[in-house]
Amino acid sequence: MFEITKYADRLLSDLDTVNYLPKIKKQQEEWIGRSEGAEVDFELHFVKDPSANENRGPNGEKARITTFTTRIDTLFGATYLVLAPEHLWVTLATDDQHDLLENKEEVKAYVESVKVRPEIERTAEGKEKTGVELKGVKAINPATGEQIPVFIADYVLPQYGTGAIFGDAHDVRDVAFAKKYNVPLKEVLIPTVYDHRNPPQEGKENTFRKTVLVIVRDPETNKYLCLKWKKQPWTTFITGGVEEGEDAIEASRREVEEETGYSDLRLIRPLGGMIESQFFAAHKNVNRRVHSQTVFFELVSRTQKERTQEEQEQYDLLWLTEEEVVAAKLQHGDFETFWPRVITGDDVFTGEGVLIDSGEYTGMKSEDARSVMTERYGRLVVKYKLRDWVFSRQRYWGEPIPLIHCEKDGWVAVPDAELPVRLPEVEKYEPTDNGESPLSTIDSFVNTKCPECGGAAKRETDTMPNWAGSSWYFLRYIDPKNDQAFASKEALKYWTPVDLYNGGMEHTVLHLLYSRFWNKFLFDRGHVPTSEPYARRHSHGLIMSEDGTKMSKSKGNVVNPDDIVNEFGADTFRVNILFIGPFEEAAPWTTNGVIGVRRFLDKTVRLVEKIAEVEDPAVTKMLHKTIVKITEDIENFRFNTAVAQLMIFVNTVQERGAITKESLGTFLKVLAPFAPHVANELWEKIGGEGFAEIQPWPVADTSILVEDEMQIAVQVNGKIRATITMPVGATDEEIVAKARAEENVAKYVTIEPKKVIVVKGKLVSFVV
RNA sequence: GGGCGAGUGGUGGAAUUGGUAUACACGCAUGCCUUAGGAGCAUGUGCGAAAGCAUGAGAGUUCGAGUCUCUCCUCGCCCACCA
Repeated sequence: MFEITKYADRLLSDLDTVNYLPKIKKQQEEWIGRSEGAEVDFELHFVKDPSANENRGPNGEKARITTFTTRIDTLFGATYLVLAPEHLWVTLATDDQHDLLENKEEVKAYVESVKVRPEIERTAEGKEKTGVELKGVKAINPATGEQIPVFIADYVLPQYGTGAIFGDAHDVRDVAFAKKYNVPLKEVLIPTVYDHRNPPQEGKENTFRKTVLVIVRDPETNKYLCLKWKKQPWTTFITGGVEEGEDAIEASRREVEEETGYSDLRLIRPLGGMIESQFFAAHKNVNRRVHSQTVFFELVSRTQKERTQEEQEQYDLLWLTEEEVVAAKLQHGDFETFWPRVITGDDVFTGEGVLIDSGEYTGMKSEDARSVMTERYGRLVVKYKLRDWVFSRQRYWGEPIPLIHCEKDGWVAVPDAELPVRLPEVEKYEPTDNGESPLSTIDSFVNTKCPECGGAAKRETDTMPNWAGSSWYFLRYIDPKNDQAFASKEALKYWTPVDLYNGGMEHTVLHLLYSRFWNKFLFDRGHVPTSEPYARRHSHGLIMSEDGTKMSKSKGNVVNPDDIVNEFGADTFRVNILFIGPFEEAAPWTTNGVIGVRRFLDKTVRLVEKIAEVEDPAVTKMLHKTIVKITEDIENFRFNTAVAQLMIFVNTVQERGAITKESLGTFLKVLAPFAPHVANELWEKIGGEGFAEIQPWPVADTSILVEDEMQIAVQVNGKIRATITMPVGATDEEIVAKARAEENVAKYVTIEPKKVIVVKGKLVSFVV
């Protein structure tokens, strides 16, 4: 096991010092998965065996379970505790020494059932949550002092946090579990809405009301009951205050009957918890803070009592469809919060809001509550998703781990002089049936002498994973023949860090992380000069199969490059891959373009027939333009447009009919990285020395590229009406005058324009 | 469920900071040269008769939007009961 978690902080913070693609950085960050949270202790209370309550720790503390949470602000709503089935406390409580549980056998059976299930199944999404209550023991909520039940459930993972959580009403998983096992839930957090259209005003009285907001749906028409106000320009749902001694459901029924006359309603359910809104109530001239409960009903019968005169004067009833409700922009500041609950039925609130029912913290914002409650009830801790690295493998294929086990001296490292430990020659290297390494059956390998005492000892037979070599092979490549060290200090200093590491996205998480860790370890021990192994990390897209799916041998939809190489040549294949699309994006393989690339290379080969003493200045100019473009494109991984530019150059030469030998040579140097065979073939033909690709990279003469004319687009009210050509030195006035003189422009600009915009060298825009 | 990315001609795709959308290539059409053509060369090719209209849909900002903002749709990749 490698303690990579000890490097978690550095692996995260050092990302600031390297140039990785943002998405690669993000993946590293997420894999390391730092989260700040709190550990909270829950004391246990033993019901079955009260004597256990007297067992105190060395400092007089009671038995307790430590939970991890990032939302300590919901602590007052912790109505149960859940431990991972593998939690140490559970293991102890179910062993033969203890008799604390009323349902020990049931618990043991559940723990067993979880063990035999593969992890893939356990973590599958949408899986029904399972668990068992630990009967005979209660936990004490440190905030409320209440006794709460304790469960074990497989949705709590043993390796994350402390392997124990408290369950509350503000986590979808907890709510799903609590509903299934009939654990009561308690809302302690509500969303808060600040009405920006009618914000609370300075100096007005602040008032508080509990209200209901009632949504009534007619199941036959799927329409919702709304009120269209007569004296105000708005439409609302039915709302009203909750009176003394009334609950939200009763208040809702009363309001609906009063305001609309409907009374035959079927309750669907209250939608989520309350919502706090703050606004200025103009009609009462007070600031309002409202806790509103949304309640959802279905209309059973359309029988309607007559509404009072007063009600009829205030508003008309209106039935609106879902689309119409959204379009009507109802006069509710919290519409965005409660309406999704109607539509999706998803009403567990997990966001940031205001605490309710939380003792002295009631009314506090959740963010603020977290820091003060952590101080009072818990300890601030940082957790990582990153786990330690299980490094040993039970197979033949891998570097042997150079350790020897001696009965007397324990684990002893193989002395440096005997390194490396080599794999023995074997006929069979398949895994054994008993799960042990295949090496364990080879006595000549296993049996050895203890380097300490010289007595009989056994070698470690596990081997290293493939990641071992891939984490640092590039360091050896620097100085492969060195027999004193894996590479000399000088060579390391010269070559590292690696300037650019390009690879597929499949290696951006594990391999990148492992090799960074490995390098940091070597750095700490003084073996490499830099803490980070790679200065820059880029990635390429995948070439997909023609049907757009990933190529795989098992699917048989692979394209064999050899076929293309045989038919069209290696250069064609190479250039085509670059030309197919942006380097970073996945693209389906297609042979459609191959012929085009082949034609381009054929034309390129024929360029030698066009060698002449003089060439058209257009060719010279295009050559230098090409050098600039290719140089930039390579720098930015835009190989597809680089290839396009190569084609443009060849087309230009063909069009103009002649090229000097010197220009062709220059072109071959920029062609060489893309089509090395063709480039070198021609390079030799024109008498070039050595290889084209090792010549100094050409430098463009930018003075040739300066234009003496400019093309200027002329817009009138944003529409292109003409293009004019002007000498580069032309003033704005000259350009505008020429533009206005254009027939097609004059047609639209008949009066003096309101505004004229001139963009240097690009366009003129008239606004009329 | 979360994260990231992408939607532009018949097709793959260009368009550096908001400034002439469709570069380059495939395909297609017509012609030339050919005994022949999966060769070569030339010309044309977003839609529309035209005014005009077009970058997944809809809104917004702007003199001007493929590019910026918001809402939504579709597809791809990665991660996923991480408290």
